[in-house]
Amino acid sequence: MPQAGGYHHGDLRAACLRAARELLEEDGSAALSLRAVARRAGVSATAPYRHYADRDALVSAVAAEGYRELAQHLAAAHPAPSTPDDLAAVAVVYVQFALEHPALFRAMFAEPCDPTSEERVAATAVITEYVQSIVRDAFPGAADAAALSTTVWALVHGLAFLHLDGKLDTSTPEAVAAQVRASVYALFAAAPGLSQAASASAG
Amino acid sequence: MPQAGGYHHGDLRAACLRAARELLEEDGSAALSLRAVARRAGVSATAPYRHYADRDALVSAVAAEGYRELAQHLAAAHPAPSTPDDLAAVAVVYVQFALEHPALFRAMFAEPCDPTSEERVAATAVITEYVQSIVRDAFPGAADAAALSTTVWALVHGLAFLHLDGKLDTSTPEAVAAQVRASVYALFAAAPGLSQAASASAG
DNA sequence: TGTACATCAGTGAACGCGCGTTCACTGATGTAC
DNA sequence: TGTACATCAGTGAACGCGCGTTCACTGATGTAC
Repeated sequence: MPQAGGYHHGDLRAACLRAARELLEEDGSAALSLRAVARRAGVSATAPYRHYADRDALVSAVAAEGYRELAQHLAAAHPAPSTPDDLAAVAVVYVQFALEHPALFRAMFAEPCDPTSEERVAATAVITEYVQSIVRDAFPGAADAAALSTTVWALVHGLAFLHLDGKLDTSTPEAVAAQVRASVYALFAAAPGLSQAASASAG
Repeated sequence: MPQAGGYHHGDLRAACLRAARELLEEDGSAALSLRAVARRAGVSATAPYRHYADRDALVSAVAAEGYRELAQHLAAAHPAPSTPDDLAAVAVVYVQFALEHPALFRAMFAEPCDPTSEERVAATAVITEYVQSIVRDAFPGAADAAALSTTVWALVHGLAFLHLDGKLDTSTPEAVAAQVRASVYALFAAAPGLSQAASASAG
């Protein structure tokens, strides 16, 4: 039984993940390569194959970690948002996460990747459910909560990607946050039973 | 002076663009390579360098063509949308375009690419202005038309990418269209002066 | 009209690169007696 | 406790690949006289 720290290297599996994250953080437009990860982890090019079946498996693991981290950030912003301000704050965190970890965010979403990876699917489900729970709490009168959840997610996700891809003003974090808040309020004002709250809060 | 048809090959510049488009259409997850484009165009690996400075220049040209095509599709759906139904129809076309040309759409947006390419910038501006003109016509009472334009674009763009990346139900075109319409109506209902129209049209 | 010349689109060999993946191996760790 | 053995994480050489890009070239096209 390996003690904490593992056999030779000391948990190379985790070290690969860490190395991959470092590479993604350092070069926002990097395509993750197994060899680069091994190099960064200080290990031979083939060592990672002891822990990941192939390149895709590594990328999926990194993406799954990204989903978990994003979920933590969102939950930290507000565990159970129920007002326009709460929701806007969570949305701002979502977009900020994308801008602070562009390569990771792309790996999570844009990477054309094996969609059958259980780890990926499970991690995505966490995000989906979190968004749905927000919408259920914040829009209790919504006719179709599922469709509205998707609307909220798409709006915030679209803002994230348009900022990420340089189509919108990202000169200052404040400018980004202001646009995100304005967008969320525009949507929120339409929700049955909450338009008054939205108006009062936004005005 | 070259007559129409060019010198040897017959407008290799255009042939490269066509070849690139074909490759993108055939393999939705393809990374465009100069050599593959040359191969497809039936020409030596280095011939494209007579017409494109480097790989980035080709990709930018393809992306720009994609923007122009997208703009045409949107305009064809409705030259001057002014009702919720009009706007929803345009949004559906946007998302459909992404799903029908996934690799092209990624090249247009997700590709980490030289943002100083004049052709790209100009082509993006066309989209931006089209969206803004829609919003000005459809939300005449909006306090901040620019921010609202961004909201609309982000919502539709987010729907496109979430569908593209397999996070939403894309089993049938109807399912996709229904979600897009529902999202647009949710946003539209909040617009000053148009909520009645939206309710009447959606109900 | 015919010939000599200039242009320049496309060729093909070659470069060096990093990649994913295989394979037989080695050597440290853990285990059975 | 000590020794023989099994396990298996990590090694290093090697494979074949496609890539972007360079370079000197060739040969078809267009032009000047």
